[in-house]
Amino acid sequence: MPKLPFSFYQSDDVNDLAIRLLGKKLVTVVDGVLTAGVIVETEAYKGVEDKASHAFGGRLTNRTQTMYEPGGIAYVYLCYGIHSLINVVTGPQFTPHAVLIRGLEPTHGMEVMLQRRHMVSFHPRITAGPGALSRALGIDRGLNGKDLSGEEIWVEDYDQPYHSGEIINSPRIGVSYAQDHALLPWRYYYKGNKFVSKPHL
DNA sequence: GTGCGGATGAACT
DNA sequence: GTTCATCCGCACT
Repeated sequence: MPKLPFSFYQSDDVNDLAIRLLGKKLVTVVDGVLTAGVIVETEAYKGVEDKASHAFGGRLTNRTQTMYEPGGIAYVYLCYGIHSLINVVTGPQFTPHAVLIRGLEPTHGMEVMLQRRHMVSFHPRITAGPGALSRALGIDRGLNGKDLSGEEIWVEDYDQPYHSGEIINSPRIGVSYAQDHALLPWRYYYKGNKFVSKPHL
């Protein structure tokens, strides 16, 4: 399937893009090995006006500058000193919107994913959760700022019947610090999918 | 230069 | 349900 075009990412409506990224395939080629999965859970982070966003209030630092680039690149950062989290940067330049990828259903490279996750047998937690899926796909901060239609990492269409799944929205995970924005229902996932990180919320 | 805390996950009880 | 690993980013001095 074709990689998503630059134009896909340019919409100013980050919540719409968070929904439209569900059912797309995220692919990496790291150390010459291809791994991929279907996106089943996302969260929208709405730039300068979103108290949960790293770019809230126009904050521009070495870390956040990636989000101010034109949509269509990866924003990867380290969380809790341990986990790499990957976002899809969206919107035009200087509009720091991003979509956090929180859940992935594996389609390619299961053996390598198992090795990277130090698992001996399959369990859905292999790619459920933003830190987990990044580790499984070999994503770290070395991919920060990379073009999402490049050769190391990209997003492409996927024609399987995921689109028939019902999409649930709910409050975002782990953003209790965001005061009156903590309960905004900007998390999206496929109802009942096993690779959603916290299905009960 | 210093100090605080986080868009988490795994291993516990 | 609770604990905690682990370290950089960020605000402030």
